Amino acid sequence: MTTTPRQTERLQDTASVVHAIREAIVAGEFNPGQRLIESELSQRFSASRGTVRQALALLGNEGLAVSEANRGARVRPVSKAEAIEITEVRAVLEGLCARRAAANASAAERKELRELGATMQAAVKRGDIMTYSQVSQDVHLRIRELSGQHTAADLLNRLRFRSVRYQFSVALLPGRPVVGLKEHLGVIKAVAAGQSDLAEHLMREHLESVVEAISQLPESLPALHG
Amino acid sequence: MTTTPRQTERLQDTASVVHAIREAIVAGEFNPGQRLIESELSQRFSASRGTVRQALALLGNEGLAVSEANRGARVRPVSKAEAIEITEVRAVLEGLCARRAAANASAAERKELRELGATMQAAVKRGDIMTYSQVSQDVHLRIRELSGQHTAADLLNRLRFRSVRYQFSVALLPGRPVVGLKEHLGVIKAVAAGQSDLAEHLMREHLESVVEAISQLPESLPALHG
DNA sequence: TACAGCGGAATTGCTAACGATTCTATTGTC
DNA sequence: GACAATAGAATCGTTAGCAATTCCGCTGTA
Repeated sequence: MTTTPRQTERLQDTASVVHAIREAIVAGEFNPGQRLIESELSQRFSASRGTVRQALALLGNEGLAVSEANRGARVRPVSKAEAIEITEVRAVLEGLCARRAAANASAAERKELRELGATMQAAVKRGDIMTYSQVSQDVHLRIRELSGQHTAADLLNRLRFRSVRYQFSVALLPGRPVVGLKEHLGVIKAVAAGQSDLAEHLMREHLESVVEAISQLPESLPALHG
Repeated sequence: MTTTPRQTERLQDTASVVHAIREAIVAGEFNPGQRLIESELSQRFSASRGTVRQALALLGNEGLAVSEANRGARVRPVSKAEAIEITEVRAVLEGLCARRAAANASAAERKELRELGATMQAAVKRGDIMTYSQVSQDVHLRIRELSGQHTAADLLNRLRFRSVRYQFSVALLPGRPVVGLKEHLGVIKAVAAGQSDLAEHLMREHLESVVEAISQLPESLPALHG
């Protein structure tokens, strides 16, 4: 009711509809637990109900929506406990990626990582949390890419959407950027130095510290819209 | 052409069709790279093309099929390199599960695990590889369940289908059951003793030894059918 | 013989429509 | 006034059908 039902441009294929609905969920335009009615989405995205239906099934598979038989689909609410589980999984998977990245990265790529570190450090120094948050995401992404572990990278890309809201809240916690920055710089240093064991260890520790931060969050997050 | 196109009982809902196609792929009834033609599957499973279409999309999402635009779906071939990647991911995820299982399991559950270990041991002793293979799968599954880490357990359940063929080939390698048994017993002992760190470590080592075994397999596996 | 051009068959992507199920608000009964 | 029964609206699950794209074998030319 509070969301703006602006008419989006015509999206023909299923993939586009999946993308559009996912973006809307991640952006908080559809709140957790909110019903996703096929006919409404069909109108909003100017696609047929069949296409929307298929898109919802895919999003269900991805963990962003749930659907009960004959009762339609809803935005899947992610509890704090589940956000912690997701972050624990990220810890071991990103640990694996950090290990591989440390082993694989070229000289140019190591340099690039160090530069991302410097950018983050500068952002925190001047209190620019949004830039810090963005660049730290980039660091994680880049390490995944450098790992060459496509299977792990793919799983991580999917998990990301489920926990974005908690990620965001953590980044806003007072004092968190300073702690996070320190951890990130440690990871970068180890990866850039080719220290596989250390890189994995520090990446795991970093995400376990995020687990700690999440567990200090309130049980339910504030709605982004409405 | 060589596969038996027997008429299966009517499958109404999408989930059943997904299950049926998945089983057929895993059983090797559809070979890697083979085209999955919507109309054929529609006939075979007595479901509408729309339902089959949705099922194929879900299987694509799961990594068992690939589909190119306007060119339909095919059984996704899994290279040896990818099987290794999958097993590396399993190593860290199952390591996490073993850690949690060691921390969580009740007395009855610890006993149950030890009994599974004894069953495995007896099977290997009498050279019953099929039973050993089955029970060892059960051990992995049970540890996942005991972990309480639903997110990791879910990802592992999905990954399983992608690498079954390689898993199977590894189990048939000469001398492999003896090695695998030893590793499994070690994991069980650590989990049953509540030694989290050790349980995770041994589970990772176990699956890294599977990685080694896979890398000694020939590049392409023999077809199971036709 | 090798190969580009072409036309029909096969197959996919999408949409509209129908029947089945679930939800909701009203009515009737105790 | 509380609560079960019921009718109508809303929504879902499935199927059939049409347009667009790709595949495949044929023909003609160098």
